[in-house]
Amino acid sequence: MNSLQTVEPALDAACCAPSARPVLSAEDARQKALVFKALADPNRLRLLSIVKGEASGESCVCDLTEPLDLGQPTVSHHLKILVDAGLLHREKRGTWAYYSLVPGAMEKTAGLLASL
Amino acid sequence: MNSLQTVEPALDAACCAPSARPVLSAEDARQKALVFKALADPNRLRLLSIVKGEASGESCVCDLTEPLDLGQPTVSHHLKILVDAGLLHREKRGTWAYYSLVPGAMEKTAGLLASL
DNA sequence: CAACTATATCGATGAATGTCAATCTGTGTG
DNA sequence: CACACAGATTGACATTCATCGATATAGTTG
Repeated sequence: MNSLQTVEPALDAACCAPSARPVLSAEDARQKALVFKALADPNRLRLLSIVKGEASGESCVCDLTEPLDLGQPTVSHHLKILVDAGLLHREKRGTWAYYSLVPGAMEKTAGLLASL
Repeated sequence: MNSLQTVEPALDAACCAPSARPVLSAEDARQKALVFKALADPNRLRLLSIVKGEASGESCVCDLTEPLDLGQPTVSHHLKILVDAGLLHREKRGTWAYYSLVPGAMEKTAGLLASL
């Protein structure tokens, strides 16, 4: 990080104006990136798609494992990531675990893009 | 493959209905995940934020390296990923390279979430 | 209580990724 | 032409991540 030259450009014009503007803070960026990280996997997108497409609004793991052609532990792992990201809600009823979209989560995520 | 069991549990129904629904295809998912992958890094979010906040609508690399406290090759690498994802536009003028938001790219990305 | 089933967790492994130092490629300037 | 500078590319390295097999946990059935 100390590889900056001490000599000034000495050119007639700087390449552009200084950015003395409120930029996304490192912490904000880290937080927002977590949500996009959760979306940055094809299988997780498909999981969301299946849950969203379910008429009842929820799906159990047994319904999510087959169409993705993934092992059950892997699907469980992806679901945990989506829950941690605040995109999915998990409710256990009896032996089964039901996953549903968190209301407004998608819209909120879309809003993150607009508020960068 | 074992969609139905020979023994019906005492519960009201099987864990859930079969998902005979048009689910996001593997290829579609892979494609959409690429954009979110580009957004899944805090420093890339900050780069977008800086470019977006620039009054002129564009920033050069020299303006992007310092606020992120990253080396120049690293910033260049991140910018390439954002360009490849269709989020940023690159234009070289003289010695400098100027990056600007691709018009409508953010809105289009937000739309991806709604159309899962 | 014992067997079974659905789901979660753990440990390992190979692949992808972020970062940097060094180098290469243009482009402007003496 | 020779040099300096902006930016891209390359290679290496450490970290993260997706996946799987094995196992643990919890609820259900007999």
